Amino acid sequence: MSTTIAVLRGFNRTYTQRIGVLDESFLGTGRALAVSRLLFEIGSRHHTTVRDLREQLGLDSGHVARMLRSLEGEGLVETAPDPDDGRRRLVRLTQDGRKAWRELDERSEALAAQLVDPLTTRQQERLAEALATADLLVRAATVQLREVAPGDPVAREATARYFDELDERFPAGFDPGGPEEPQPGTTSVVATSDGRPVAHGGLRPLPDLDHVTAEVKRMWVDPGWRGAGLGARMLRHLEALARDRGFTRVVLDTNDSLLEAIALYERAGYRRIGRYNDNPYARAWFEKGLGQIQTEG
Amino acid sequence: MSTTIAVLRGFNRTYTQRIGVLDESFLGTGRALAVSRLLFEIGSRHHTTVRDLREQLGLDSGHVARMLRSLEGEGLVETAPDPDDGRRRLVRLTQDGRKAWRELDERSEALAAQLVDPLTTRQQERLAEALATADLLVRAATVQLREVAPGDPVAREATARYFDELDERFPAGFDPGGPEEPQPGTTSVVATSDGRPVAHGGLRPLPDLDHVTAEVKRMWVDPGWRGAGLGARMLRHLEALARDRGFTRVVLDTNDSLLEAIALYERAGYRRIGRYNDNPYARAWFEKGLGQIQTEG
DNA sequence: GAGGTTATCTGACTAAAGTCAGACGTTGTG
DNA sequence: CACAACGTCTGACTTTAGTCAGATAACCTC
Repeated sequence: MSTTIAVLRGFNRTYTQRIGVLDESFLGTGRALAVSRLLFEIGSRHHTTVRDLREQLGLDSGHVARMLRSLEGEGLVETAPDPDDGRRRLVRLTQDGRKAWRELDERSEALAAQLVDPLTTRQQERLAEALATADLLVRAATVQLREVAPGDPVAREATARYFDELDERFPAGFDPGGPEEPQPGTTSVVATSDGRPVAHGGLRPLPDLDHVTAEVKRMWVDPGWRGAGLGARMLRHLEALARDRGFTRVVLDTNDSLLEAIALYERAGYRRIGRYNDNPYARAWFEKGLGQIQTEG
Repeated sequence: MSTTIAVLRGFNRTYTQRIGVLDESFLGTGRALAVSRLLFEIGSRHHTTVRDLREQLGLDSGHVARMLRSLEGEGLVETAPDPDDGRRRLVRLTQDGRKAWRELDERSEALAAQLVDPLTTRQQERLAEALATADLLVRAATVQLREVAPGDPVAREATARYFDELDERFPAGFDPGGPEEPQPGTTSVVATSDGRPVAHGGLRPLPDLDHVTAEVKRMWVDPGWRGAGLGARMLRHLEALARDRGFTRVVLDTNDSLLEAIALYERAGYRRIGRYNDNPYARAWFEKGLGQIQTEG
């Protein structure tokens, strides 16, 4: 849709002219803009390292170090070596820093309030709805899918959240059965945003079988990120991966209480088949041939 | 709605991290970011003056002058005195400048395309719709209403567009009857965006009457700006103005083919009354008492 | 046509942002 | 335990951005 691009660019213009000034809440505090931004970022996280900040804000390491010295000089932040890794330094706000952060937060809040003030309640609701939709879609569009080692901490976090959700949703609960033991040949694909997993999918050769069938495991999308096609994207990604590895067929199992998942599989061209494993939690089984070529960026 | 503010601020965060990079299309051209922005702005307008650019981009006059010298040095822009006012200088792109502008435009387009690429067509449509809504509401929220002298060029442009629209919409056309002659006591309120009128409303004492009734005239909202409450805002503004001047009642006339206008007046608390003037184009007459206090920012 | 205003420009700055090389200690690997 | 890789820091820059005080010419008003 080329019109989407035009609308996006048009909005970009409106945004920089009218909402971009929200950043001005960081001005006039006697600190440089970049320093204020850094302060705000530190306060917006529980605890963070210099590296995280550098990455998040896309700044040079020397630049960040200098700004941190400046904030330390003001008595707003303090740093300490990370006990887990002595190379890293943890950064956090002091009491005064928290106060300065709150001031920034309030300024920003006030500016935002002023911006929407001329609108009626009804219009504000429409605006909030539109922005929430745009927010979700833009975040989903810019998320990167990447393969990680089976024992990767991000993958662990994702599967832990997946199991928690199953436990909540299954009428009789869910027990993964013993601690995680990465199975050989398994691949984990995660989508991360700001370092935290927002979607996960696993792929492994279906054991004791024909070498042409792969199984999709542990498909999960963070509840806050649903409705933006992340599940479908993950599925396409896994299928492409399976195809690259010479598989010609994908199967998966699921539970009938996971309605969205079933709808997703059906939309993606999966067909119901009979039970192919002895997974006690499975109630539905699907397959899809990997004949035709599909694309996934 | 405090949630609107939260959503707006959340979106702001997503935006600066993910869409803000659209500006990076201005980087890596061997020119400073601000210079590229200026070049892009010049090329986005038909012809423009130094003053317009300064105002649009919110820059210091010395800064702009220097950047223009730099662009002239590259052979990308040329300036000439404005024949209408020798103090001003017109700025426009040269052949080479147009080429450089096109390059920037293409980079920006490509970045935007890349951003939305992971989304399905359906999701892109949802995104475009959400952004278009947000765009309209944000623009409407940040537009300023201001009183102008009756002969002001902006007011003239607005009424000219209003008359054109009436001429188009009335089955038998519309003839304003002779050239504009500003009537004594008339006030014009305009909403402008980037210097062009997007809404207009007039107010005058109702002639030969009681000195307590004001008449709203020439209510008009640019078609591209409808649906964001600008009409209602204008009406509230005019009512506040009338109240300030001691009027206790407002009347207005309209034509029954202007359905949105009639709906607007009814929503705003206007009641139909009998004909109070001999306007040949009027088919409906309304009044509203200015008893209770309402607010308009 | 005198006097104030407006638009643009130059010179002379300061502050902020960003870059790069290298030092130093910590950690993971073979 | 040697060695490469990593995370952070300092020093020594360069580039950009932005500011302010005039100078100059054109315009507007009375």
